[in-house]
Amino acid sequence: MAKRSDIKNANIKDVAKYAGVSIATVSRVLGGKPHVRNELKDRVYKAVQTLNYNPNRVARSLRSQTSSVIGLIISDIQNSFFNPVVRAIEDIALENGYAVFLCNSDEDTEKELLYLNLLKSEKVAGVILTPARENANSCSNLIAAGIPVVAVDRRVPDIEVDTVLTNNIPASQQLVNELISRGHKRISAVLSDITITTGRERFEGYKLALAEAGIDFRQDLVRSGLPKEEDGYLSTLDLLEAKQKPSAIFTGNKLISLGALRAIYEKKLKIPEDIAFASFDALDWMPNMPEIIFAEQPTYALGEQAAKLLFDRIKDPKRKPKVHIIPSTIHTPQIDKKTRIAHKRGL
Amino acid sequence: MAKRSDIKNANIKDVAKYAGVSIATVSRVLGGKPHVRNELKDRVYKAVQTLNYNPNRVARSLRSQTSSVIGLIISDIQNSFFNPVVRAIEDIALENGYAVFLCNSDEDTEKELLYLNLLKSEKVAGVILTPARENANSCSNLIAAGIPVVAVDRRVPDIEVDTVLTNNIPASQQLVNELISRGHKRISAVLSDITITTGRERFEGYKLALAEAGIDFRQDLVRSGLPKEEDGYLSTLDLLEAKQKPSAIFTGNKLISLGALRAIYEKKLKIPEDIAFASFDALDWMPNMPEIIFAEQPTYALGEQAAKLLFDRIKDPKRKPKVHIIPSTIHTPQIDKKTRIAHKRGL
DNA sequence: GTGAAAGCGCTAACAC
DNA sequence: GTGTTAGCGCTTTCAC
Repeated sequence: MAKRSDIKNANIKDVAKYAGVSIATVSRVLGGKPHVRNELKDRVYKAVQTLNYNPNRVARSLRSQTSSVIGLIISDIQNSFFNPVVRAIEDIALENGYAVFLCNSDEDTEKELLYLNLLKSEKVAGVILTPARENANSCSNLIAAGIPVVAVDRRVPDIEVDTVLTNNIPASQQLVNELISRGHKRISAVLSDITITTGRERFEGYKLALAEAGIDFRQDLVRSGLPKEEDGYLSTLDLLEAKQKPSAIFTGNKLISLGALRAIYEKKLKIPEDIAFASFDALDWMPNMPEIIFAEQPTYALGEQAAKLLFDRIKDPKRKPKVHIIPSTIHTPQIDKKTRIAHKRGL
Repeated sequence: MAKRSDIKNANIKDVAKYAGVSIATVSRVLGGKPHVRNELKDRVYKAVQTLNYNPNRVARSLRSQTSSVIGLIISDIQNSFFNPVVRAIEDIALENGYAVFLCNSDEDTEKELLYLNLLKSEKVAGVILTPARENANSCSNLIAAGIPVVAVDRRVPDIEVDTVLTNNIPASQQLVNELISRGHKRISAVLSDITITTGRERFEGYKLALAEAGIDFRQDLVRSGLPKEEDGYLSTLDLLEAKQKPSAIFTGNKLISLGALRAIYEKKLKIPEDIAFASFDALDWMPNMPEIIFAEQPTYALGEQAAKLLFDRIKDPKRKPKVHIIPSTIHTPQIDKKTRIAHKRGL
């Protein structure tokens, strides 16, 4: 009797037959619905066990029109900054019995759109994403279809959606202030494109800090590109080869920071003696690491909060969207006095 | 007419009605099946477009009993070593029109089993995983159910499955040989537990190198634990605080290497002057990085090959399982002669 | 408290 | 070539 079930997976019908009940009862028991006699419950559980029954979540989704899957679109899955974000979302999803579709938009709005449509086709219960570009509101389609969306790390333009961010503007401002307080005036910024919301906001923080310190903003000290290692490298190289080199560099993203460091190192410049360095995002620890100023984002908390907002919204779709800001921590290594004075004199 | 469809998503029935054909025709057109008049095709495409139709992949899966989703179980999603692996799998999956469930087993066999059952419930077309432990063959259940499985980075015990690995034993051997050729004899190994196949194989490579060089193997020079930063740190600290310190350390995994470096640094030891260091896995570049010997794994290729094997098997389930070995590259920085001679004398 | 039966949206076998 | 229809495995009325 159980032979066939051992090979081809048992379905609810097999379980019902084995337990001597109707499929409705099996469904009720497994769905945790009340009003089932304990005796029948036991028989169902036993049947489930002996037949090694695995409910078909696809069928359940189709019938109940509510899947237990969420989509996650990350703008660059190779950027380890996102690892704890993904991890957190995974954790919360599992707690709630949800599986996660992982999608990598690769900072490409077209790929983002492709994935959004795929997720819609898969009838996911919700989507968390780090929007690739601010000028492309690709998720309004989902929202119109009633699929909850949460933005994390970056904002979605025009429409109100649940959003989890760090305090990009103040944290950037504080980073640049740290450079200014060390006597720097020629401070470069290497950022991601301002069509990416983190790029735009961190640029704003940079400009605010300069303005408050009475330092003129100079466009020729600024470079922007994609938040990738190569772009950070090339931009920084370009800055360091200019006639008037900056005395300090502010970088707006983990990968950009890595690229910038590579350029600085190639030019045989020492941090902080030859050039000061402030990075938005912490870098993975390494021995002999130059002492750089950096903003450490609450990466796990960002993902955790995003997932919580999503599940809140799945439970209550009418809730008004919230924007959560979780502040970053600024780390400022000590700089010995000589270096600081030398800089003040030199500039 | 299209009003309702704009709000509640259009389904195949709506499209058929709008195009004035039967749902079978719509299905045929969208499924790329032959034998449909061009005129009807055009009408269907037009209806799809105006109704903003998104085929329901859940329904398709249920009906056709073949989903376009694969599962990916990673043993530690926070370990950036896996980032290119995941990226590659994502890329190949997308090329094939598949979505990817991302699961994080967290080196925990129970969580791995939970996810395997979840993936089975989701009726995925196949699973790629980095098995948590060699002593727990948790995926035989899936294979028995006819779901193709591919192992990547680590082996699955007992059963034959498609597997993609790097050349763990020879590469480890070569790393340790490099240490030996620099005059080291007291070489420690900090590895992941031997119940993890990479830990076991890299341990074997270590022992082979010692044996060939006629150096006695000593258990007290070996530490093992989970492939996590903290375990690498504690194990190394323990080694460095022993009465007889090692003159060189061989580490068996990216996170372990990071932890080991932290311990070495805390003890104010310099690489390679005070202690030599050979790491299985490359570390992310950083300025002033100590010059360490390391094996760089072909991470993207590992994922790519795993995905290709999986899709091959989905197409041809009868194919005999293959084991692909993709070799790692050994990087050996130059060591200046003085240091080398000093070591030879000192030991 | 339990069972019978409808139907989620789609594919595919079968008629014509 | 095209339409009609059964049914994938489940949840959920609706009877009893």
